[in-house]
Amino acid sequence: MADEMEQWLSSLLRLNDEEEKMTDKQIKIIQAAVEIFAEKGYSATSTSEIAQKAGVAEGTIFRHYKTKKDLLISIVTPIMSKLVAPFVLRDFHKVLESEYEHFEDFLRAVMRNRLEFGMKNAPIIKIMLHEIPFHPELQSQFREQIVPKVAQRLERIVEHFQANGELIDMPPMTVMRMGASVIIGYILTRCIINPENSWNDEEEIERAVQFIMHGLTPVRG
Amino acid sequence: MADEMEQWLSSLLRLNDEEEKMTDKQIKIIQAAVEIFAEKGYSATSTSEIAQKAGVAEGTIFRHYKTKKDLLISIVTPIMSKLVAPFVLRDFHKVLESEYEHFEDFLRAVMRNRLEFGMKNAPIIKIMLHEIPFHPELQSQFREQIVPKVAQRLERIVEHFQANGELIDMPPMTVMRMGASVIIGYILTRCIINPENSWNDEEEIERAVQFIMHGLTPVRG
Amino acid sequence: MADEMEQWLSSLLRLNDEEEKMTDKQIKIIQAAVEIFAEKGYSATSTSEIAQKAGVAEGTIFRHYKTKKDLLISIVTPIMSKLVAPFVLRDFHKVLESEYEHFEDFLRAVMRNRLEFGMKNAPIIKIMLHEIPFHPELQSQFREQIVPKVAQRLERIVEHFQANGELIDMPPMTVMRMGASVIIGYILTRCIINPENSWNDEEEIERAVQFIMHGLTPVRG
Amino acid sequence: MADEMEQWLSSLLRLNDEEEKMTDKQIKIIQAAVEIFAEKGYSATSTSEIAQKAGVAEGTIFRHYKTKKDLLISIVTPIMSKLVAPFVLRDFHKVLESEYEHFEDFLRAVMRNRLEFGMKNAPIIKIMLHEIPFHPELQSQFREQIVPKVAQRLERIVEHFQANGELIDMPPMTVMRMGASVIIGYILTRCIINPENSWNDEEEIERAVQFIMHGLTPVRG
DNA sequence: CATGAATGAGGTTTCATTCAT
DNA sequence: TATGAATGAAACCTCATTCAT
Repeated sequence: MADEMEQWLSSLLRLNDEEEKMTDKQIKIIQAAVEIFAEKGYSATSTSEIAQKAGVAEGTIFRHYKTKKDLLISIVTPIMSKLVAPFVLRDFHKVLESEYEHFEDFLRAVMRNRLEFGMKNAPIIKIMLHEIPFHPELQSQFREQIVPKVAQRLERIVEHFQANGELIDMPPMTVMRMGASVIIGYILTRCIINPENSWNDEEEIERAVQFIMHGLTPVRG
Repeated sequence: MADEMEQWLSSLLRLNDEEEKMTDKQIKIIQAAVEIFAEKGYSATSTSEIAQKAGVAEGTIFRHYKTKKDLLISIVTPIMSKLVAPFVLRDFHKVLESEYEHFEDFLRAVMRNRLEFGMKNAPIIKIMLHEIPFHPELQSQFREQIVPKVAQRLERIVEHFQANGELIDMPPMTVMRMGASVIIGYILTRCIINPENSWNDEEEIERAVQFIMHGLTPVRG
Repeated sequence: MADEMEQWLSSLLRLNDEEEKMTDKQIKIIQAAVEIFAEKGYSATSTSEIAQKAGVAEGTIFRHYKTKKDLLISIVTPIMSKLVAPFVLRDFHKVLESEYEHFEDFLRAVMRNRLEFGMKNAPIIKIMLHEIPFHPELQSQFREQIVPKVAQRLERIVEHFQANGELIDMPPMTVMRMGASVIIGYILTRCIINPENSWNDEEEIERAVQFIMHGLTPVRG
Repeated sequence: MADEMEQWLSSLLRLNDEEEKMTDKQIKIIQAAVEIFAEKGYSATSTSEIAQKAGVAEGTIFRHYKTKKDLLISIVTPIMSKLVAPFVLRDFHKVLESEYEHFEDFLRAVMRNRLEFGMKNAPIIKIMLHEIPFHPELQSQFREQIVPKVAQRLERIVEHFQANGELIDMPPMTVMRMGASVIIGYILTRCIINPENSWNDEEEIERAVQFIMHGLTPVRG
């Protein structure tokens, strides 16, 4: 179990598997940092605390990460990529056309997939959400590398289904924002704000999809 | 302008106007703290920085607020109350029945009102969102004082309009969550995430209301 | 009771009654200071604490005593005088000759008298003992004003009773030190170190006197 | 000389010699702290002053002692043990019976031994005397760990020599208190109150012993 | 590569003292 | 005279970072 976790973490933190392996201590450092950053916030976490929880000497942290902020960036940067990975596939366009006949199907697929991702990565996502606004490096990375790519892809999808007649005729940005609000609203509530609730995910996903499609007004015969 | 700001801030920070006035220096301290907390986060802000920006001696801060955390709480607590004030009016039920014939009207009113509130209080709301997860005092206040009151009120409204036949038959909690996602999603994007955009608020509100009512599917004749 | 205390305190703190009266607030300040200095030590006591306990504003303390150390000196100086007052009476010599036929009588009188004094002034004496070593002003006052006067008087008494044949032939300084050790040892134990014990003072005084006279060896027929 | 001092200090501060060595800096910190605490009192001493005199960074103090009070306790605790060590030997009873035929011999041995100890440790003893009353941790340690052990031992000795007929029949506690007053009175005067005097220790010890045995009354043929 | 003692800048907080009211 | 808000120096302590081992 712990092994699996380590493998997964280490895979998460490298963008492609060609890159150099993390040492055992590095993994422990990252695990400890993620846990404490998520609990207390980056600024309120001391490197000595991380070292202690990781079971390494304080100096060891700085052998692997030049500064404390470096450590943060090493944690947040990969999650940003993974967060939007499904929308950045090179052959995304084809996938879409072949795989999702209806917008509903696409919505369902996205919600399921990103919910699973959210549940696996809740602490790191929490860190990301809290720290992006306070660190220009992260902000610019987010605004310049992540947002445009995703926006572009989603815009095409929306336009595709608008041309289709399946989606309402409205600025794609607005359509995206409203759809995203519902999806993100659920995932954050589910994974970060209220994870201790007992959730029936399939049901909630279905309702969200129906809501996005038809709103809150009862469907008339 | 500055005067107006001071008046408004001082009114915001007292729950009822009978309470004693804040001194001039106190207001400056709060203003400075709000600004820097919003910019860098509570933990990354030093009291000396606040003192400098407020134009007071560092000791003066601690004459008015026993600790730095006290200062944070003095800022965040009142905003939580004001944030949900419209839902906690004693005669809310009547207001609802008499004022909003349709759910749409209610949505529009809420969005306009809370958007205005968000634009006035963006920095404090940003602070609140960032710090609630890290401060048990704030968390418990939020979960115990704020959430239940609002949830109760909204639940009644939803049930009212469900009985009415205007709203879909679905667990009120879920209905609320989805509606709230759209509204909050817009307000946060508008006021905090992307305030520098040029927004056509009336148009966006109208679209959001329509989305909440009918979803993204084109309305059929 | 409180009134009596005030009167007594105010009388203690003036060397002669011709001097100006203390105001009501001054008395409260001194009372509070004595209490807290005795409990926590001079350095560890803050003027704000004193002000609070005295029920006056912080500024008021500094209206009456230029500095915190001034306040300490105003408390300790008079007690030093009073502590040795019995040995500094102008007509002490006569008193001695007429009043105490035997050294024993003198010992008993001194012990009773200074014990009573110690019980009345325990907190101030404690302050004096703790602070004299750390404040040159107090030290010099003690070494120059107090010690020589008392030493001189006691020396004469010892010499008087040595001439008498009642006291052993030994350097008067040494005789004094040993006698004083026993008396002071009892009074400090009784009043400051272990006041909560139940003590039978008359008995202990008698034993101490007998010890000073005859030591610990059983008296032989 | 300095080396010897260091060795001795480091031996004093460990209760048993198996425990880990103090670092060079730690010793310097303790030495500096002892010196300044003795001169100005604990509360009036700043950690920066200690650091400066010790020739280390202020932070270094806090790497070795979590708080300033920790540093005090690390200084005072061992001296309390050493102070009473001679009375807490496991085979003390035998030692007594075999070594000291008469009470006088015991007195002389104790006075010599503890005087030597007092001269070596004057500053630390001064600190101990001043700080015990103000620090509950020290107080309880003293009252619970130190006092009872010594009292018990001394009581037995007194009873032993009372049974012997060498000592007067009086409550052992009182006998002890009076004897101790004389011994402690001398040692404190000699080592702390008036060390700059030129003292003839052997003579004074002899006189004190004679005083304790026979009091101040001339011995009659 | 790993360690952890050492650093010194900077953090929050306290405090004696001043001064306008 | 009495007040208490304001001060700023200095208190204790933490921290990210370095470097000799």
